[in-house]
Amino acid sequence: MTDSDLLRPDAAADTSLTGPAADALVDPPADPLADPRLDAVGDGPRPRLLLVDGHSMAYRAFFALPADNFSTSTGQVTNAVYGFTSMLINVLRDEAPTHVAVAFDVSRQTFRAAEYAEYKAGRAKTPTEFAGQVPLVKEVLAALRITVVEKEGYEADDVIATLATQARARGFETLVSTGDRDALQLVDEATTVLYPRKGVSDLVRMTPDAVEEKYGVRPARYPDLAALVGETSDNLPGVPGVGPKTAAKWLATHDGLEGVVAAVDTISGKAGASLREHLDQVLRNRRLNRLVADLDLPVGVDDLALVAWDREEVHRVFDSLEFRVLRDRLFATLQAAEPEAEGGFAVEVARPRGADVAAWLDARAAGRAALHVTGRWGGGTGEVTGLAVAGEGGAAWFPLGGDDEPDPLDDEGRAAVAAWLADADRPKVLHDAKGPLLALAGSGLPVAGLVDDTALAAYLCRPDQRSFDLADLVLRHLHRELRLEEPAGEAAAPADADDQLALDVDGTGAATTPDPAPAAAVRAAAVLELSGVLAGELAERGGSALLAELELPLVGVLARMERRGVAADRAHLEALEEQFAATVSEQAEAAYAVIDRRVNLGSPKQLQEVLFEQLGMPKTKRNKTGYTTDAEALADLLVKTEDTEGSEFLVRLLAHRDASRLRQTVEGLLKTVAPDGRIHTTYQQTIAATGRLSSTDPNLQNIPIRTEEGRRIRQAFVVGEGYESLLTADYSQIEMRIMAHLSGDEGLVEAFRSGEDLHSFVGSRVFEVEPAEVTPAMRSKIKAMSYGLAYGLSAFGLSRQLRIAVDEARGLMDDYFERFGGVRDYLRGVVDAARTTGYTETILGRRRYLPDLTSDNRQRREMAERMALNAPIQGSAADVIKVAMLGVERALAEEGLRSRMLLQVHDELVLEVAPGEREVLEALVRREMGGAAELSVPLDVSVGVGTSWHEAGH
DNA sequence: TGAATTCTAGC
DNA sequence: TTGCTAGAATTCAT
Repeated sequence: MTDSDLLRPDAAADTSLTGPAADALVDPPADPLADPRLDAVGDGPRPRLLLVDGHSMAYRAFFALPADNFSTSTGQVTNAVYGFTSMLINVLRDEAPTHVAVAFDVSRQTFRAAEYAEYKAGRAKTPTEFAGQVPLVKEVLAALRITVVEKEGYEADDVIATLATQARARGFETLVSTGDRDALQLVDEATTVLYPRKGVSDLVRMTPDAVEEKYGVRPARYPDLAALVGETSDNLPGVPGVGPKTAAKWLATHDGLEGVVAAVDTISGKAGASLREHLDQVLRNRRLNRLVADLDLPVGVDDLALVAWDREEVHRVFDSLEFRVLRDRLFATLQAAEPEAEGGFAVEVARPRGADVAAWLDARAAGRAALHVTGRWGGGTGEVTGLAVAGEGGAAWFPLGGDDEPDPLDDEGRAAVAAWLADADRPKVLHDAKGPLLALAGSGLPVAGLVDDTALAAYLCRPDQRSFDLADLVLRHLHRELRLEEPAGEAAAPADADDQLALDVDGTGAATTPDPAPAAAVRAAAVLELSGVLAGELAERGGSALLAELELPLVGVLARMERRGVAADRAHLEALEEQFAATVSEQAEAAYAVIDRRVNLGSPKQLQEVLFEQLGMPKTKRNKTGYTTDAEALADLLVKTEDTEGSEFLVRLLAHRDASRLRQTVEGLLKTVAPDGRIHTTYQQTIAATGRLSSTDPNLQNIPIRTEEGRRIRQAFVVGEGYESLLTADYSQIEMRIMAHLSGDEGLVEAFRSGEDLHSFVGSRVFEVEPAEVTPAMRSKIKAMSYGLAYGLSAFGLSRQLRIAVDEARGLMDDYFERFGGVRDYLRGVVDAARTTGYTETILGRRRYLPDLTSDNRQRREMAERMALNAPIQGSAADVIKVAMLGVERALAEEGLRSRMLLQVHDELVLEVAPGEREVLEALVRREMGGAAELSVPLDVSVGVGTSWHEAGH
């Protein structure tokens, strides 16, 4: 039997098509024999095509999800739509396809039924509740602008086979999501079937190897196997007495079904006789299960590229289906993959001078106005070169640079700008305001009336995003590009990309462009528009108050802290650098002496060579490039190599590491001491997904404290001139207190109310002894566990950290949870709730979206679960100290104190105490920090004072 | 030159 | 196989 013997129907029936490709000019289907090297798409990342069998997947969902739980208030059953949509979102997220199509069966009148009247006959009639949902699935797809392809007389699988074949020739990687096993014949190196294991959320990747492992044949042979064995769901009976094992064996022995047929008379036994008896049936099965891969479709794979979906339509459809959680998940997971700019900004830039400046600002920027500042900033200061203002009435550019400005703003104009900037009743919007505010202040132009910051708004909407670059946000939320749109009438200029380069859209100003005004004005206009859109999105996410009352006021507080900086003892730092450097070379020489050669002790690669080859030490834990040489592993090795040459090397190596780390830190600090003798860090307000701040240039949130040597670095942070001392105030065990509050666990709450040492109290409960009898070993176990719980620590992790057996660690956890069941219930509940809503929330309603909670990938899912455990705790602690910072800053001003806040280190504030204010300041700080939140446990604050950060520590 | 990797400091 | 960061050094691809 050859291919030509197999029945092939006429491909002339109607086709139908919806979605963006319906409008596309359609090329004839690509010739599957064309040379893929000539035809493949570009040099870019390899395109990925996702093909979904809509009917099959929705049908699976229909039976997987209980209809009772999925119906709208109007009684429409939605379980199939829900399951299908959920599956689609997950696959779009996890596989990130560039092209997508969903194929549907049109009816049962297929060429297969024409050949074999009983085809799929055994099936129960399609339930009406399911049939009614197919149009809804198509509505969802239309809103997402995903192409739907159908072909009269054929099944979805034939459409998929045709598109997959084209895609293969075009160099695509293809994923086929279907519950129909016939599709397995399409699997090859470039084509993977995602086959539902159970329901529709658990998809198995059927690669060539996976198919072979499961069925014993390569994918191309799968239909041969199915023809022999039969396919119940299609009502295609196989050879009685022949199962997959026998069939696979035959196919292997005779090189496929053709060979089996040719050798049919030689096959012995009962099964052989059965085969001979049912040979016609097998051949018919084989004709029917062959997918048609050369249908004439109105779309080619290139027409299936993902496009930006119709936001309003998505909202309308999801609203009508009452899919709140799914919609959130959709936006949370796929916003990043939602591009397609439709244009730029048509901005005309006014350049008023003299009295016209005030007039322009009054007329055009009386209401909400956006600012884009050009200039330099950082290290707590800066200076501006220019300012673009965009109001409802248009945009203007004010050059504010110094002498090199060709057409500077006159004094009268500058005064008008200054007055407008300082007027709190003129509402202003900036993107990432802190730096620009410092620059304006540095140029003598203080700003009041900041009512929105688009970077902060976007951060609160989706705190997990890596960057809040204005151009990205404009693309994502406004579907526009950050460029000047030439007015339609002046279309004389060709739309040449090079022309746009001259506009300096990066907004840094002078260097690349003679006129910074248009780019700055475009940015200001974009910020103004973005502000409105993000306000809506943030309100939907319940974050408006968080922005207005916490993050936005904090911008000014942080700017002032950065401007103040903290005084540094340069001489002390220099002395430390010298000492640490001496230790570094000393230890390095000693290490070289042991191994009799010089290596780079800072190179993990060379260290591995020394440790595991030259010195023959036992292998440590693996990492990507070999075996780890981290401090923990080296400490292990030290124990194992006691009193050998190797142990001497290890000791030297560890000492060298410590010293060079300290030297590095000191060097970094020295480089950042400003001319005023102070170190001005920069706080990042939109980096940490939990809501914490971070600190850069330099990072003052990781200054050593744990070791004696390290603490000497803290002696270099000193009280500045005109002040009496430094005061540090920190929350003790704030995360555990928040856990007590959030969980409401009676035991833990009591622990904090009792005033007893937390870990001893908890330890006495867990080990069932008096608090006084809790040994240091017991206490440290409890401490590790308590903190680990808030991070999602496993019994395995606990055992590793405490160097105890896994069973012992598990027992410890069981005992803990038995005594503190509220904690366990809370931790479970928080993950469940996050899975339902799609996000976690802090005590102030700060959300973190965790779409991976429903990922099919176990590693990603479990990671998301640990994030869900930790985010409310770490994030609430961040909320609390931010409230405290606002309170402290406000109270200092209200009470007219000269003392000032300098640093924040997550649960600690460092202040500079003005002469005579120590006591009143301490009271103020305790009051503001202690009262920053009303929890069911007290917020304990400990305070220390000294002339250096080290001395003030406690 | 830049990305990826490893290691370590803090909370 | 415990969360959130910043940053330096090395290595390797470009």
